[in-house]
Amino acid sequence: MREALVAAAFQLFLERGYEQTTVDDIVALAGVGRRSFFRYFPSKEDVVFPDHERCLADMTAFLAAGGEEHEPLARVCDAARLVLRMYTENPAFSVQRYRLTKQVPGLRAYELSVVWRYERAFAEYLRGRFADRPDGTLRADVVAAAVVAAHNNALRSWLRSDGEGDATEAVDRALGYVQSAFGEPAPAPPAEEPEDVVVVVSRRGAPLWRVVREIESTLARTGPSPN
Amino acid sequence: MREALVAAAFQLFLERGYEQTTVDDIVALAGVGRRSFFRYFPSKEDVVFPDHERCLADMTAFLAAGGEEHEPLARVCDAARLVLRMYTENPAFSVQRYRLTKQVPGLRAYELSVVWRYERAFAEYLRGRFADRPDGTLRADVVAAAVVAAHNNALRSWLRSDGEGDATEAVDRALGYVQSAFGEPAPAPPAEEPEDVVVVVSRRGAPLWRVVREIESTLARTGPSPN
DNA sequence: GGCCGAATGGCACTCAGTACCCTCCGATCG
DNA sequence: CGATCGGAGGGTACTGAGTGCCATTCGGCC
Repeated sequence: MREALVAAAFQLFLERGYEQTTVDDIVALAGVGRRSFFRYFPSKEDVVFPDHERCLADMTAFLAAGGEEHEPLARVCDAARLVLRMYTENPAFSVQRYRLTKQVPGLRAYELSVVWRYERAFAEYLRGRFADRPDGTLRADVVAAAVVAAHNNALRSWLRSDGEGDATEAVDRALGYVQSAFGEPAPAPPAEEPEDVVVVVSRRGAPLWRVVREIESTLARTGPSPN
Repeated sequence: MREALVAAAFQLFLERGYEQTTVDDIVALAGVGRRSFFRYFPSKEDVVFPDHERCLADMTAFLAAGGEEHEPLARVCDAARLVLRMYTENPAFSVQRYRLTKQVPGLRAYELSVVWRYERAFAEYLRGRFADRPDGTLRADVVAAAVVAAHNNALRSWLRSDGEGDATEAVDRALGYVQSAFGEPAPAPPAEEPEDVVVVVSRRGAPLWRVVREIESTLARTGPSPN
């Protein structure tokens, strides 16, 4: 029944457009009563995102299940990959929906509220894990936003290409950037054999970013970057 | 007229709640025709955010006006401070609105779409400035999201405290965190007199974050952190 | 005084969403 | 075997947001 309604809705949305399709049109095509539509979908927008509620529940469960042994940032990145999988499981549907939401302002607004709930789930989890750090809630909010932005950047680029190419790889790249910007990279690098020693000299009082840049260029001169 | 409508709307929203107030109630109290309401505000939600349209225009103008001489990240942070000023110019109004949006889901969704437009403006600007960097659009999107998240974190904490305390200082702290995470800090630190030299030794091949942590602890031992 | 254009008010309409009640159907129990 | 009960679906009427259209009014202008 849910699926019948979703199928009817998308058929009409694609041939007439979202706003030109009324709920009455959908239920007429699906051959069910108008009241039933609102039993399955609280609003007309919901029929466009039929799987996000379940995905959000899965994601919060995933985060709640993870113990202290996981790096917080890596755990959140894995949770984001869960969302990506929902999209890649059904590329054709995802691409259609993307085209729809891109051009209907009302759907874009609705999608924002969905994405916001994912971001809040990330932030809540990170707030818990960062409770002992200074500015824990700030870090949590910023990191959550960065992860969501990176994920969406890669996802949207994949959707724009009609589902061609490797979405997973693109998202990994994007999340890798976030991990390189914030703290420790995900799979705690298995302490490789130290091969060499590099000495970095910096003036005390210089800003940290300059020190880091110096290190990076020194490493680049003397050997492959460990990053 | 706009102000009369806003005043009437907020009076009713505060005494009955947002959803219990109809547009007819508002126009009756303001003594104007129902049709006029929708001439000034495209939707009922818009009356809650009467100044964002102007602020958004100011902000895009501010970003468009900035030349190459500004650090991109610092410029975006300054743009965010522009938004903050809109809130702090009218603390009582901002706090009332915050309480309203916090408990009305429809208003929260609308606020998200407003915030999203700010974030898009940031991202578009940064995409232009990062056009030559590798992964420029990714960096732009992630940095824009981080700036917005940091700004909102500080702003919301100020709003929760009923407008007590220094919002500017809190936002500066939050934006400072973002600037420390991404590239060069804003006001290029005026090359202070080097007083001392510190030598850091690290094994080559160790992950960069470990090197940085080593530097931080070394600096903490030998003198005040430059960060 | 007549004229014009912009701002406003009024009316009627569409459509999303809700409250309430009805029917149908299968299962369970006396 | 028949009565009952509960849940899924259907129907009707209502509220309220948002829109299109037209009448009115008011200010300046010729």
